[in-house]
Amino acid sequence: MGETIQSVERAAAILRLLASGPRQLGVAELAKALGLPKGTLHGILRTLVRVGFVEQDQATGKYRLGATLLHLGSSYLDVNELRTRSINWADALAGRSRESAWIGTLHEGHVLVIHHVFRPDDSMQTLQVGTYLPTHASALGKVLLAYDPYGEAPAAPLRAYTKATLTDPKALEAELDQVRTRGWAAETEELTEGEVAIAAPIKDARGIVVGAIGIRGAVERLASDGALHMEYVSYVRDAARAITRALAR
Amino acid sequence: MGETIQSVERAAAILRLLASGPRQLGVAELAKALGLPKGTLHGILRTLVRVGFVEQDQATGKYRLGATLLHLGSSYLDVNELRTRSINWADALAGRSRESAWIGTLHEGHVLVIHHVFRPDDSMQTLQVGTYLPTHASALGKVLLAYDPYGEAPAAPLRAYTKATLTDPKALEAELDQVRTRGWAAETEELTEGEVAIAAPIKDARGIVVGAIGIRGAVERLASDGALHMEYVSYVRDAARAITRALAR
DNA sequence: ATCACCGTTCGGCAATATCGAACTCCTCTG
DNA sequence: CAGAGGAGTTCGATATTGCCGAACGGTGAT
Repeated sequence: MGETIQSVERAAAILRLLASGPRQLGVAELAKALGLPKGTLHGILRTLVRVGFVEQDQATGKYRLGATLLHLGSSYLDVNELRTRSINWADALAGRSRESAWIGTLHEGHVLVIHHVFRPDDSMQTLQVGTYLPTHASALGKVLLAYDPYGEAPAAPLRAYTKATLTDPKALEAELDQVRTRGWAAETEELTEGEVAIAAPIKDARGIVVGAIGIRGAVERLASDGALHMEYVSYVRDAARAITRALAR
Repeated sequence: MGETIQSVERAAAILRLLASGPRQLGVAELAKALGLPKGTLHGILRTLVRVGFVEQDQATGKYRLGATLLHLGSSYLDVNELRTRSINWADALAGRSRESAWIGTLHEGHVLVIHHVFRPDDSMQTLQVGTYLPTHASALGKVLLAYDPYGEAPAAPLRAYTKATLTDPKALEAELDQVRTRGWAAETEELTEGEVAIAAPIKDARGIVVGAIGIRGAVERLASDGALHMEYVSYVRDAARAITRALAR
């Protein structure tokens, strides 16, 4: 691939910086972070404000992400084929398992959540579409890593979210081997205390894994006697197979 | 405000075009739409692909929006103060009214949905965060128009979504007058047959309307005897006032 | 009152993005 | 089966374009 356009790449870097934290950033902060003159950044920011990708705080003059990006992001969901074709199955999975259902795909070393169905009869949950999950500490992530055609290992060191998080790369590799032989992944309290997740791979027409679907819920319900309840695993695998079939056509 | 950077503005125009429809677009199509040479567009597209804002279809070579935008969009939600401060109140409103709750803000002539709580005990709904509603045919939109500090009228002609949609600018202006005097807006089957909505304004510390909150549900429940049930109106107005108070601090 | 730092402006320089023609595939057609 | 047409891509000359750094005006803390 050839050259890229400098100013566009810089604009993207600004947006990623603004998205990386909840704080608003000023011109000077951005200039220091990117190693560019203030004047240069101001010109790009002025343009980003004009197109609505960035908003400027009237009081402080600092910059934050703009509303247009929210709309563009939701447009991405409309275009995304995996999501469009699997929404119905995720609903069915959530209904059958009575747990929240999730669909994710690998993106820049994280699991990007592209669909999320709330657990039935429990509406007070926050929506997670568009957020990242860690690959090494989520069932979706383990599936995506295990079947990743490029086989890129997650960046060490592996962060420990709970005491149960797999932080040893060798332990993770052994886990991924198991995922590959079983055809599904589990995660028990490795991301959040008290929560368990199960996931299985979704393949496209060529047989390549393009995403994963799974459920997540309280350990008391999904693994009450210390071991996973296998009927949930079959729910998840059924849903994954159904979506895979739908994508094959 | 001074000059803008050409290439960044063009990149934004490309993204908006790609978001405007579910179809993937080719270099030639974009070139015709924007009136630019193919080579120029290709350079910008190559950069947008590199930063993940755009993805290219392997088979056809056409372009579509990329996953990074989804993540940026969800980051916007974290930053947005109106949303952060009003999520709890929206949950409460949905719980009390037993209808779906919505929060929207004015953006480029549309109502941008920044929060959406599903109706309790009915999880099979699609999430609308990030989508646009028409200003003249939604309760949220009427509120936002009525209190818009710039007072920009919606672009004529007003599209008719149902037989009840207000398409006459004068009728809409009369409606907005009523909204201003009552302090809340209603919309009965003007957007979707069988659905009714109620909304009230949210003000910031300076007293300027920055958003609207409301509910939406079946006409049988919200207006069973032909007239709106006023207890729902008070639920909505209570929530709006509570958020306004929260923003004042 | 002073200072430090903020976002913003401005003009000269040259690096930079633009443009249009040429190229390679691919697909549809006669 | 040959050809035409259209797709996405490449490339190098051109001058337009955006970059830079210093200077400006405001704000808030010391």
